[in-house]
Amino acid sequence: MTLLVEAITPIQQTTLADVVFERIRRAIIMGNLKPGQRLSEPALSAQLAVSRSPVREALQRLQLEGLVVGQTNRSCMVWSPNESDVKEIFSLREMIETLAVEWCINSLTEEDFKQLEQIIERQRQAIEAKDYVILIREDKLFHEYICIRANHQRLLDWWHQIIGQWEVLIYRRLLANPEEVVPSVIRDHHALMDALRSQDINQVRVLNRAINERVIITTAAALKK
Amino acid sequence: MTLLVEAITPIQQTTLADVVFERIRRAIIMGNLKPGQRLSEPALSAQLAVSRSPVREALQRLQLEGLVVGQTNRSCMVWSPNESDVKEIFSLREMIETLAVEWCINSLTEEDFKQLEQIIERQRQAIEAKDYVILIREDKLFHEYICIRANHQRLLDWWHQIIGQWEVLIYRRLLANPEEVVPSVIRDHHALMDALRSQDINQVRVLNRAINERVIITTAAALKK
DNA sequence: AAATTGTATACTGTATACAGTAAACTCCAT
DNA sequence: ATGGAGTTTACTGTATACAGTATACAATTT
Repeated sequence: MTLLVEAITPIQQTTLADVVFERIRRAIIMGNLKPGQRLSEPALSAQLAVSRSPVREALQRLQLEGLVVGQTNRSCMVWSPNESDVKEIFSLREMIETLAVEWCINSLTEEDFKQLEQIIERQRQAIEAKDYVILIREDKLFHEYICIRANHQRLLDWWHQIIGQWEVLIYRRLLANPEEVVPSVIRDHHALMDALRSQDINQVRVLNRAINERVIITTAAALKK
Repeated sequence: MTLLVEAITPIQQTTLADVVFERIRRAIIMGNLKPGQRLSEPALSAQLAVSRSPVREALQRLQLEGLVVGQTNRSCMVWSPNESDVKEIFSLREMIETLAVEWCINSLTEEDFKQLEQIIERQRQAIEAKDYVILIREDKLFHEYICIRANHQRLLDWWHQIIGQWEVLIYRRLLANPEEVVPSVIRDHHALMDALRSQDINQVRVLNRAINERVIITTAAALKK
């Protein structure tokens, strides 16, 4: 007999390496660890009160995600983004999310649209409250929702792989220039919703491209500050 | 005074972890390690005569590349591809390579075309000699060339990240059904060359899509054997 | 004073030890 | 035989030790 099958999912054990990874990751994204800052394994393990093994593993993963750069026999350092990083990251994001829409556009239900509308509503509230942390979290959730609905594991993995660097950039952009950046957020998401509702993949493509070009310019400007 | 500057390039240090990674990777791609096979760290380190540390690091990287799957507190195993893996992998490859063409199509020179033609010629020779290892190597080089010329570091990184799984699948497909698969190789690449020469990005898109759909079908069929 | 070498320090790459966990196996009861 | 509890084995996750390498700084030379 099967009991509670719907509700029960496998327990995912978290290792120390997972925890260390998350801690350092958040510190980088939120700017507590500055670009270019040295990250030595002994120092970090002392600070986090664990051994070097999980720290080392975490740093390796962070390198894969691009938030940390390192060379053989040299300390790692926190990623410092430049203009060409900006172009690369946003172009990949555009590519990924466009494919995600292709994969899910014919299977989105009214329930999905309701969920997405709710996210936009929470964004509106965050803007009113000037709570940019929540604003970015909800922005991320909006796009993640579509990538999840695409039902394409590797696409979602890649999305997650790039989103760390995306967050770093988007925070910088928002903090550098809030009054210029904020107004477009709701408008862009509504436009995207309309295109999704009418199942117009080409319209999605055009929108994503346009939004992307705009964001690249303002983000590159933010980096120069 | 600068001496021998042209000839001297930085020594690129390879760690044991790098070597172990490559060894296991090739073994999986060439089929020496079978899908589903257990990969325990102690066994591998004994076999390769190194400690568990570099083996562990290599396995972690292989997991990122998808050639190895693993769960917390359990041995890793060699990836066994299924039909939905095939769809995902080839769809991502199509996406990546289409973007690569977008990024380089306006900057390809006659020298580039010459290089690409030479690769196709070597493919032709490999087919004549029925040397499928070389055939696949050259196929890989053709597409890698375009991704390199795109001058987009992250795009190239992702291409490399997926190419291991691609190789596994493409080998299986070729070995399962050589006489059906081989003839299309040269034709497809020449068609792609023509589209590149005329800088027709839409034609590239259409071609990639068509090739991709065909390859997915034959690969999925090969897996069932 | 500037450049170069020698030395000390700190960090990484690798090996190994140990504890906790999951799988395999045995033995027993049914 | 067959299913289940207890035991054993093997493996992973983590800590730590050690050797080789890179960096920083002082000593030395020009």
